[in-house]
Amino acid sequence: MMAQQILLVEDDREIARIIKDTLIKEGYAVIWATTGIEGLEDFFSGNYDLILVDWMMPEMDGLSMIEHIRLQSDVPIIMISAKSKETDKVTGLQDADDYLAKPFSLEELKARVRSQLRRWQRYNKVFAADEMVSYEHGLKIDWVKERIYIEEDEVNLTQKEFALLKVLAQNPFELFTKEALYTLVWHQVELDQTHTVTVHIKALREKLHDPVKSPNYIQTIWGKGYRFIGEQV
Amino acid sequence: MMAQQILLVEDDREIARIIKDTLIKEGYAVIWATTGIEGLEDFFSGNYDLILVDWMMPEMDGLSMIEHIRLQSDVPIIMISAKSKETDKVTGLQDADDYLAKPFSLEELKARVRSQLRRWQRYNKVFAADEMVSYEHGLKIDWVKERIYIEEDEVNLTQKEFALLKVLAQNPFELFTKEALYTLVWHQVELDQTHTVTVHIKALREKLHDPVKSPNYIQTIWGKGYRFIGEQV
DNA sequence: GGATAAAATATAAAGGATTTATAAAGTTAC
DNA sequence: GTAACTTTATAAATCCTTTATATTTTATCC
Repeated sequence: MMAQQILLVEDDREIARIIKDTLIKEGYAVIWATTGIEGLEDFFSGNYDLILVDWMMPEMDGLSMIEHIRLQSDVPIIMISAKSKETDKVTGLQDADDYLAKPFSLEELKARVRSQLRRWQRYNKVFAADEMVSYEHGLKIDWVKERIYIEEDEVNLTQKEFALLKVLAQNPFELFTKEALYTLVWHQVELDQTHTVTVHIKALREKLHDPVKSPNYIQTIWGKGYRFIGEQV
Repeated sequence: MMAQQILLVEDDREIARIIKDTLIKEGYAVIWATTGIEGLEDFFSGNYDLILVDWMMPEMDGLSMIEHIRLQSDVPIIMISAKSKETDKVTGLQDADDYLAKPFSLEELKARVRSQLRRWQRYNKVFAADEMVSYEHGLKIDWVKERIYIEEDEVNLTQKEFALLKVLAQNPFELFTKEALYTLVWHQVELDQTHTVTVHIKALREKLHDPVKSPNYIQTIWGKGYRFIGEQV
């Protein structure tokens, strides 16, 4: 397995050395830049899994650097700063994913790096492999194989039905208007295709044995849209 | 993976189509409103992660629309405008989170949308981490999922009921006249719609099992209005 | 302070408008 | 030709508003 690459942007030589040593011992590949400008150049010419950046630096501070990166990448960024006020934390977290106030322990550093890398991996994977999700009242969904079961019996969904269920079930409890569902499932700009959605919802409910009145899975929010309310087991 | 919903408020059909098309291809659900009024209605009856709004529009311009929204939500708002003067930008950024001067490239549009959505996710992670608010006497409100519980049992509120409760409960102990409630919930200025408010208050009280005489949640201030008096647990 | 009138709110019920569910007939694509 | 999808038409459900009436509170007068 390729070592994960970390870009460290820190002007203080001493601190940089400590961080670098720590992370290398953890098995990461660490590249060190001393200014924001240099960090940007390194970032765009390399392939990094995580960025550690100091807030206060000469030339270009960490915040501006992050803004630039964020226009083009969602790579995890951890901001390091001597500022520890709550308001600073909020500002820092605008574009960064995590915030580390100086002084910090090396254990905390390692933990946060690990956590962000894990999140990044999860984010990059479309679905977790062999992920079978079970819900109350007998529904099971295998997202990888795209198979649906009700009480152990497989139900065959059509393309649209599956796509609908996917949007809904992967965003549980989130309300979707019919228009939103249409653009998400059909990927088209059409007005007033809401009837199509309604009809597919009905078909889906039927196949899931989901009663309209007291639903286990797809709930109608009157005047607004639909949402998935299945609780995972 | 997370399906994100964007509300586009733009009166120009052509521009709207291009923007909508671009964002749908990026995988967002895009709902198009042609006026500020329509946009407001859509916003308050839907569940949006971002709003793109044109400054200049008939009926209600983008600025006024934003002001209304900001009374009740921190959703990211990007203002689109033909005005490119620095002072306009400052005005536009008063309540909006970002400003896009026409003409803009679609790449820039996508980048700014991405950036704002990321900020929003982060914000929600930090501030809305524990989303369930509990009050004395058994009321629990999940503002994110928009679910209400009384003693563990979910109660289904209608749109107006929920909107009313939201205004009241998110401003505890603040007195609202019926007229104020009407404009906040109905987004219209009508005279003498106070009866409508009264009736909805009654329905809400019933669903919350809140006695009129010795209320736990909604108190009548005779001759003045209503206020929410629930104490958080 | 108590009775009474006036004002405001609470309650109940009906009507209408809107939205969704359902059924069935077309249309498209393989 | 069949299955999936879309469109259309109709039925059913839900919510909002309005209206009417009852009740409660406040104000006023004696």
